[in-house]
Amino acid sequence: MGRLQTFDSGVVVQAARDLFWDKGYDGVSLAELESATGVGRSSLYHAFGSKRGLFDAAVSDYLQSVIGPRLVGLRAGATDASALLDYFDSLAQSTAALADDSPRSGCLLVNCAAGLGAHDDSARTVVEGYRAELSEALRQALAAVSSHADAAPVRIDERVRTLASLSMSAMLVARVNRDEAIALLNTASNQVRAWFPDAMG
Amino acid sequence: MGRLQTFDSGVVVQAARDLFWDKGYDGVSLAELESATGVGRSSLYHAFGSKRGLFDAAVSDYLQSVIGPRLVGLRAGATDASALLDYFDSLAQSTAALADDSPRSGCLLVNCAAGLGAHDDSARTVVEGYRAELSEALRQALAAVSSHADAAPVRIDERVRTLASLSMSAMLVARVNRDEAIALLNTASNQVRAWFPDAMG
DNA sequence: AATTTTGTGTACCGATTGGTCCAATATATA
DNA sequence: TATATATTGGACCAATCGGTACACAAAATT
Repeated sequence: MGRLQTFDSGVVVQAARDLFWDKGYDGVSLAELESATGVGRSSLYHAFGSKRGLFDAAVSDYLQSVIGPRLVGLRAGATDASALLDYFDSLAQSTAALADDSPRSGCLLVNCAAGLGAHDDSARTVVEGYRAELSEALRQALAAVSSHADAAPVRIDERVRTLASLSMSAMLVARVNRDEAIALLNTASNQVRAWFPDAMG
Repeated sequence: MGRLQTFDSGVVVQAARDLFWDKGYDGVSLAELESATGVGRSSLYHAFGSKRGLFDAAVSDYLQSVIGPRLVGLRAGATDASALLDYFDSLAQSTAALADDSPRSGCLLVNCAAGLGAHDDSARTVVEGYRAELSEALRQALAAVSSHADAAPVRIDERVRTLASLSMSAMLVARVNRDEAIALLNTASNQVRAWFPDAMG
């Protein structure tokens, strides 16, 4: 009963996501959202309630369709170091492939941490959740590789922090110096190779 | 000749710097700048030309009075690993000492990288300059300690990236999870200790 | 003391912000 | 086909944005 939506919510959220990714929450205006999505604000407010509601949907989509696929290889039965190498290599590859003016450089959540993170509790929770999730995935992969070697648990935590740190700072630096971002990701790969010299896939 | 300034430009710039540090460039309004500095916008515009002019002065002050003192210990004749340990320990200490709602959490330039960095060329230049400066200072300290040991130059670059990465990501994470930020900085210290087990000051 | 020069307070500007309202439109059900 | 329901476009809103104009206040110069 009633009129039907004339737009696909999924593609609208993706367009909004790329816009927020590029310019941050405050940097995107409703006028931009209207023109980028091709949907009037009346419909946007009807479907998402507020600018923030659309942003939350964008973040949710980001987690599911960008972050999720990247981490699945780390969590799923990683048996050797190749899972870790694949993670950093594919991240480096997609960073290298981005056009100079691509709106999708860096990481939406890393940008969010520096922006909303300080004062918006719900944004902080999301960002911290992402950090914890990334760390946990790296920890699982490291634990799987280290299990049949001798690595103390405390050593694994340090290694998790080192790799998570390289991953996050690469996303941060990507907006400022793409080559250095790639170098940071390669450093992570090299570190993994140094830890597991004979466990290559 | 003429009337004198009724305010100290230095303290005004510092107040503005802390505001930008806390909320980012776009997040700070002229009304806030007026009330935080106690100076009317007429005087602010007379002295700094524009909001951006005041921001640039704030960044310049940040580099000189916050970043500068931190890096001097790395550059000045570092002869053993204690220079590196002091850098990370003091950073961890001041991070730990911050009140939960302190406006000075994280790093103004890290926040800037995620915000203005993507589209503002001059901001990007400043942020990239800071990253290069931090890396160079770390490289000097590492080179000084490594000189009388055997470390290939390529290995030093990797170590620089690891430490710079931990430093930057700690500043990033500080806005979201202070304890984890401190843990990242401690990981850097532990890494330094692992590299130079018998070179402690 | 008169004048010149500089700094400051106030009122104001057009533009833009996120958000709302409502009439018009379109569809599913009866 | 009539009606109830849901979506849409566009006009509109108060609030705020960064910035400006100008009259007034204060100090240096003559």
